[in-house]
Amino acid sequence: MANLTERCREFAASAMKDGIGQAALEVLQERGYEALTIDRVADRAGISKGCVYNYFRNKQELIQYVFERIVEPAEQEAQQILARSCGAMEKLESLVRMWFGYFSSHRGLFDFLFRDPVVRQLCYESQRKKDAQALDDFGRVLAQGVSEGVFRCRNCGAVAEMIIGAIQFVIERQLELGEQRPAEQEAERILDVFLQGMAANPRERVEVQQ
Amino acid sequence: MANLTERCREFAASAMKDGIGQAALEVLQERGYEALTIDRVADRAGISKGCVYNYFRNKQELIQYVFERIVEPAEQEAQQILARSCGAMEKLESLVRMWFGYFSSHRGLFDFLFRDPVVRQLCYESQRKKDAQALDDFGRVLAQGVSEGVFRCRNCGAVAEMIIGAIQFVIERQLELGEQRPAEQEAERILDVFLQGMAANPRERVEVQQ
Amino acid sequence: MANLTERCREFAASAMKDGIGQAALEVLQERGYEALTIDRVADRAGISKGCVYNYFRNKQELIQYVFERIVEPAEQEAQQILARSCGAMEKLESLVRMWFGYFSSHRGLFDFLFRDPVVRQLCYESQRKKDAQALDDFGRVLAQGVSEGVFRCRNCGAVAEMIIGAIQFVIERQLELGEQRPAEQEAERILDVFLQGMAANPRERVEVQQ
Amino acid sequence: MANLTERCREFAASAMKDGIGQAALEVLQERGYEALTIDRVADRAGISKGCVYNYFRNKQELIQYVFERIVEPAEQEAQQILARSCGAMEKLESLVRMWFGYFSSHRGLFDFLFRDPVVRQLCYESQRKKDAQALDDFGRVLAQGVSEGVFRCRNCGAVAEMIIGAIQFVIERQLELGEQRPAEQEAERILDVFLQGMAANPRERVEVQQ
DNA sequence: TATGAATGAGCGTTCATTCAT
DNA sequence: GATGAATGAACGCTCATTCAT
Repeated sequence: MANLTERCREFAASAMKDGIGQAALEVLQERGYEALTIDRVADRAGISKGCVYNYFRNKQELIQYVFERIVEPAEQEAQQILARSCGAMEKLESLVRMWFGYFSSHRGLFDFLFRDPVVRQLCYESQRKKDAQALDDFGRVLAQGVSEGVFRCRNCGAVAEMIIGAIQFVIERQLELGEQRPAEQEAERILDVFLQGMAANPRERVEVQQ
Repeated sequence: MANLTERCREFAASAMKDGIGQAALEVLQERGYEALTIDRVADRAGISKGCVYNYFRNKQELIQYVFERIVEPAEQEAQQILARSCGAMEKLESLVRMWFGYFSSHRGLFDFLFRDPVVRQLCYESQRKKDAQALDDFGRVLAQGVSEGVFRCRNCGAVAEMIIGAIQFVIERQLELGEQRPAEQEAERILDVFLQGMAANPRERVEVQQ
Repeated sequence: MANLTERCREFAASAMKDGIGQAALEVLQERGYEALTIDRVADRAGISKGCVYNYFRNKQELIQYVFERIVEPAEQEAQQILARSCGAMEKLESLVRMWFGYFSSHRGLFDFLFRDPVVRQLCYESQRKKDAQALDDFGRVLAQGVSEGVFRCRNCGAVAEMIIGAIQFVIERQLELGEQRPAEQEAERILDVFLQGMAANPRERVEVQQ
Repeated sequence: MANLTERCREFAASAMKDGIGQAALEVLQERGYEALTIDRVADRAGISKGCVYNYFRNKQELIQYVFERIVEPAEQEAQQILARSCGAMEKLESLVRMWFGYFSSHRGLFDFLFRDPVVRQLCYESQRKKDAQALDDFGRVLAQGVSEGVFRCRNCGAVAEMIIGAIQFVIERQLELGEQRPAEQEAERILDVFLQGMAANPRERVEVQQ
C-alpha cells in the first residue's frame, strides 16, 4: 500500500487535476468551447502550458476529465432519481429541477455536453453507446409514466428531446441576457407547459390526440 | 442620390456579397462551422481569397452577413404569417411548421445560427436591432393567443424559448442520428406536446395551474 | 493551355519551391537532419514559416521534394552509366567517380539519403521497393563484372555495401576535417583499394580465395 | 589526497554515472536516438529525472559519457590488439573482427557513434584528445603493415576510413534488413575484399598502381 | 542527495489578414 | 477591382532544464 508521501502526492496531483479541470470549466463557461485552448486553461489555472501535460496526456483527456468530473455527478443524481420507487410524475419533476438547477449554475456546460462533437464521441464511448444518457433518462421516465397512465406521449424519445432542448435553450437565453430568475420557478414553468400544454381549452387537445 | 454608374456599382457589389455569402452557406452546410475558412469560401465562390476582403471587412462581418441572409427569408415568411388576420393557434402552427421545415432543409444551420459563439455574439447586435427576431415572433403569437383566450401562458417569452429550443434540438438529433422523418409529422408532434401537454389527466393540470 | 500569366506564375512557384528546397538543402548540409526544421528552412530562404506551406503541404513533402530534386539527378546519371554498352570495370569507375563527385559537393546528403528513416521510407515508396537504388546499381555492375570475368566477388550485394559505405565515410571525414582533396584522386584511391586490395602479395589473395 | 569519505562518495557517484549511462545505452539500442529523452533514461535507470542532472550537467554531457563508455571496452581491446607483438595482417584481421562483432551485438550504436550530429561534434573534442581512436588504430596497423611490406597503401588514414565506413554500412544494412548473418563470416568477407580486391586479374592492379 | 512538478522554448501546422501587382 | 503570395499569431504538443521540498 502507498506510504504517506505517496498518498500525499496523489492527493496533490488530484487537486491539480481538479484545478486544471476547474480552469477548463471556467474557460468553457466564459468563452465557449472554441476558446478552450490549452494555453488559456493553463493561464486560467495560473500554471504553464507544459504543466497541463503533466496531468493530462492530451486535450482530449482533459475534456474527458471535465466531462466525467463535472457532468457525471449530475448523471449519477439522475440515475438515483430514476431508481426511486415513486411515480413517473415525481421523477420527471425531479429530473427537470435537477438538470435545470445544475446547468443554471454551470453556464456553457449544456453546449459542451450535448453539442461538441468531441465530447459527444467521448460520451458515446464512455457510455458504451447506451444513447446519450440524459435523453435516455428522460425517455425512460416518460415511458414509465405512459405505462402508469399519467403521461400520454406516443413517442417518448421525441418528447425527451423536446424537454431537453427546451431546458437548454431557456437556460442559455437567461444566461445570455444576464437575467437571474430563480431556477426553481423556471423549472416549474417548463413542467407546467410540458405537462398541461398551452392550450386554454382542454377539449382541443383531445381532438388533436385522436 | 447616387448616379447611374454608382447604382450599377452598388448592384454589382451586392451581387458579389450574395455570391460569397451563398458560398459560405454551402461550405457551412456541407462541412460544418469548423471548416468555414476564408480559403474554402473563396474557392467555393470561384474567386480569390483576397477578393472576399473587398466585400467583407473580416470573417466576422461575413458570418454576420450570412446570418442575416439565412434568417431573412424565414423571417420574412414569419412576418407574413404574423401579419395574417387569423387566430393565434393557426399562426403558431404555421410558424412551427415553417421553422421546422426551414431548418430541416438546411442541415447544420441551426447550430450555426444559435450555437456558435461568434455568431451568437453577432446575433446579439443583429437581434437587438431586429428585436430578437424568431423569439419575438413566437412571443407575439403567443401573446395574441392569450388575449384571444386560446393560450394560457403566463410568460410568453419564456414559452417561445421552449418552443424554439425544442424545435432546434429535435432537428439536430434527427440530423445527428441520420434519421429523416417527415418534417410535417415532427412539427405536428411538437405542436401537440406544447398545446396539450403530456399529462394524461387534465385535472392535474388545473391543480398545477393554481 | 495555360496563358502567359499562368505560365509565369507557375514558373515563379517552381522557383520558390526550388529556393525553399535549396534552403532546406543548405540547412541539411550545415546543421544536419535533426536541425532541419521548417522555421530554419524558412529563415534560410528568407521567407516566413507559413509561406513554406504555400509550396509544400507538409514537412514530408518538402523532404520528398529535396530528395527527388537533389538526389534523383544523380540516380539518373547512374542509370545512364549502367545503360552504357561497356565493360563493368568502366562502369564501376564511372559510378564511383560520379557518386564521389556528387556527394563531395553536397555535404550531408549522403546521410540524408542513406540514413534518415523518413527519407528511407520515401525512397522505398517512390522507388517501389526496388531496393535502395544506389546499392542496386553497384550490385548490378559488380554482377556484370563477375560474368565478364573481371570481378571475383562472391556476394555482389555485400561488396556494393562496402563500396558505398567507404565512399560515404571517406567523404564525410574529409568534409568534417575541412580537407578539400580533389574528388577525382579520392575516387581513384577507393577504386584502387577495392579493385586490387591492400595486400602487397597477390599470392596471399589466392590462398584466402580458396 | 581525498580522505575515505570522499573516495567513497566518488565511488558512489561513479556507480550512478555508470548506471545512468547504461540506461541511456539501453534506450539507445532499443528505441534509437530520437527516443533518447532524459525522462526515458531516468525511467530506465529507476531514478528521477532531476537526479540525472546531479551527475550530468546536461544531455550533451550524458551523451558524451555514453559515447566514451561505449567505445572504451572496444577501444581497450583494440589497444591490446595493437600492443601484440605480431604482424600487421594478423592485427588487422583481429581489429576488423573485433569491431564487427562489437557493433553486431550493439544494434544502433554505430549510428549513434559515428552519425549523430551532436555526438559527432562531441566526438571531435573527445577524439582530438584521443587522437581519433578507431581511425587512428586502423591507420597505425596499416602503417605497420606497409613497413612490414605486407600492405601497399599509399595513404593509410584514407584506407582506414574506407574500412570503417564499409564495416559500419554493412552492419547497418544487415540490421535494417533484419538479416542476421554470422559476424565472423562477414568480417572475413570484408577482409577478403580489402586485402585482395575484387579485380579478377592481378595484372590490372599493377597497371592502376603505376 | 533525490525528487518530480513546473517551466518555456521549440516543434509542425493552420488560417485570418494584408498588400504589391 | 481582383489576385494570391506572404505574413505571423495561434494551435496542440514535446522535452531539456530548473528548483523548492
